[in-house]
Amino acid sequence: MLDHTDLKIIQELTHNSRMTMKELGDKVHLTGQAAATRVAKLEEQGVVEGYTVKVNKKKIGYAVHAFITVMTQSTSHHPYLNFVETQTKHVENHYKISGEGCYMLECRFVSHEQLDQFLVDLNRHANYKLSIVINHQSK
Amino acid sequence: MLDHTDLKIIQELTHNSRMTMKELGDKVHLTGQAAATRVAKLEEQGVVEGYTVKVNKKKIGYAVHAFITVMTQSTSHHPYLNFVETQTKHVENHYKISGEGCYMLECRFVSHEQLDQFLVDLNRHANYKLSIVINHQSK
DNA sequence: GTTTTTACTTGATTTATGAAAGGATAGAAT
DNA sequence: ATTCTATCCTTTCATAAATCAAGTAAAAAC
Repeated sequence: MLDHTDLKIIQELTHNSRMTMKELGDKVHLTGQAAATRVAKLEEQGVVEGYTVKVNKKKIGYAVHAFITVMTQSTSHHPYLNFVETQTKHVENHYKISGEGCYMLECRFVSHEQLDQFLVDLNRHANYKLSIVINHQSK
Repeated sequence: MLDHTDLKIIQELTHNSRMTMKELGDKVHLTGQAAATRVAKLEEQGVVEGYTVKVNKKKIGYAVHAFITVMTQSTSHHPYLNFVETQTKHVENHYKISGEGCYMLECRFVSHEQLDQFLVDLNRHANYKLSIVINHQSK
């Protein structure tokens, strides 16, 4: 289904999704047209879900990066889930997890004050453990 | 420094970083050239750090997604940090955190067996708590 | 062994990009 | 008020890339 060339294409686009199909073709030893056809196929298959940009969040004012492990005490998760729905401004990722806690939130905030307010609001629906990111490296 | 148009540009590129500068210009009411100039400036400023692709990891064989909170018992973190360096294949993100634990790893594995082996290796340097992702939604 | 499918290339046309030049606007100095 | 300057934008045009339509070749199906 996916051959070596497809994986190479994914790898190249991961490093720079704005490269031209001609450039991509050169990297994987295909013409630009052939590369474009492969990419279109990867999109159809749902392997490639979209293209995005890596933004330096600090530089756009979001200095605080936090992971919040959520322990819902009530039998129904709905109040909590509804709350999360209202917080799209801060919630970057929402994971349902096994292990300690039921959910984990990856969030961004302008300030600790904003984080504090979020935690106050969150605590009306669930208990939590907070981990603030001091430093980060991605591969 | 960053005006409303810049933020709109970042938003648009976040949703689709492969759109042409002409399209982007249309979205933010500029010519393609003006949009391209702004994007170039955002790159120079380090606000835009790069362009990447959203890949469905399951479809390329990485079925297991886990967060691992790491508690290093030894006074020196170096053995652990050196270990992490060797695991770039699995470690997608490495966070230094405050809160419970010293570090948090976001990892991908083909199988639970592979995860198990990773944990065995990790445990030679540090203790950990495991959270496996059951479901995920990003904004 | 022929047909069909798949993956690629080539060539022509449309479209986007990048560079250079010019125009509008706002703020500061005179 | 006027001029200077800087910034940001648009327009124009040459170049490069993307797209579309055939056409080819090799592998797979029958």
